[in-house]
Amino acid sequence: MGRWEPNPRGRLAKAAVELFAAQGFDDTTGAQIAARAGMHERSFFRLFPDKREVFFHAVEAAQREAVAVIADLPEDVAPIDAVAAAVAQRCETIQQHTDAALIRHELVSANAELRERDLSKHAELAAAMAEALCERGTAEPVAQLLAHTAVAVFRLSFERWTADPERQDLPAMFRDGLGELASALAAGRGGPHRPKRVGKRQ
Amino acid sequence: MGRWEPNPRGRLAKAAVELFAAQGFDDTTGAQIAARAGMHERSFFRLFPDKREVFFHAVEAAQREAVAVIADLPEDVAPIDAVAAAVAQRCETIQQHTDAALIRHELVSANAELRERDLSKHAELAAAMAEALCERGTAEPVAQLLAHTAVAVFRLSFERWTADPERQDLPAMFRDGLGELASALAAGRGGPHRPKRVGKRQ
DNA sequence: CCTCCTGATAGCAGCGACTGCCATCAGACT
DNA sequence: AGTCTGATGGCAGTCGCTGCTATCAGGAGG
Repeated sequence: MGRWEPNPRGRLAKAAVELFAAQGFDDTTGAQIAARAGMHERSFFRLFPDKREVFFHAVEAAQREAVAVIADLPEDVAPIDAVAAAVAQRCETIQQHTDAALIRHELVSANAELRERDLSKHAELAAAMAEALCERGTAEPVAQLLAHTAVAVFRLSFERWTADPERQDLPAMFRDGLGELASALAAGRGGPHRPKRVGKRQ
Repeated sequence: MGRWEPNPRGRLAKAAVELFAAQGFDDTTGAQIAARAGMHERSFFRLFPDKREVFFHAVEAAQREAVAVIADLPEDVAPIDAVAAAVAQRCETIQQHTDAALIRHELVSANAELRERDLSKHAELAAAMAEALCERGTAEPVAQLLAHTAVAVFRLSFERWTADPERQDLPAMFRDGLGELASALAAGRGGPHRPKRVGKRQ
């Protein structure tokens, strides 16, 4: 029984998150996850490259969504507005599943391995969005810059949002963060409208 | 012999990087590193929490340096200029040791575990710089925003610099990146000088 | 209905990362 | 010399993860 049942990866991911939430990441073994999903440990490591990865199973779809948002936007939308739209939509999705987001956040911040993988996943998301920007005609350096910056702003907004998710609006916090960042950047040496090259030393 | 010799962490770090460069990260065992530094595997894992960490032994000092740069700057320097100065100095240091930087870069980009730890270390650097900014009176959200953004710009600049380190100037690339980013951010909805709150949805 | 073929799974064996435990040892201190 | 303390060697064991092989479910063909 249990063998050949559909969606093995999904079952494993569900079992894993449940176990992680119940007894922590470290105290959950690969064999336990597999057993709860009705399969052998060996199959678990065939379906997922490592124990951390199963925790982030859902982000694959989220990343595809973000890329799709950028790709579907009209060509005349500025690159910064395109990434902002993609990330803002992710913000809304997260806010619609506040409970799940909080559980995941608690697990991630409690475990160094998950925190590292979380960083890595966000870097991957940024790279994917940058590529999507490039296909809309944005120059590669600017695309990377904007994508990674947007993700950084998102992470900080998310972190602060989790402190009080009920009374704060995540998409708004993200957009405000982008605005604040733009202001703070423009406040550099000589204020806004300075020439592109700012180098002084050397 | 070998026991009680000075600077055991430094010796381990040196031995580790040499072995990693010679035979790769995965094919180097903890026992080999320890043996080359003249000690037991058990001592290696007592001095470093894991095999990845020994590779980043040098960044501790680099991080302290960056924090010191920010702390030592006059109070009237804008926050963005303070982080920029810290990161720019790190750029110069790296450029003065181009060969070592390239070896390290090759190892990091060849191995997923090192890549993850590298991301993690840069996040730590950003957090440390943000804290240094806060102690200079910068508001925490802005400090975090600027620090993480600066680090992101640095990483992208570094990545592109490694493609041709001889004919490019890393500090200049970083500063240009910051400038490009500021322009691209300001190019959003309605151009520069737009009100701080940009929220639309909801 | 039986057979073959293919891809997924079970199950075992084994390596390496990492940890807890305890005996041991160098050097400082008295 | 005696003691005390912190660092080290060394053993045993768990767990993440992998290669290999036998086995199994289901589809294609007879």
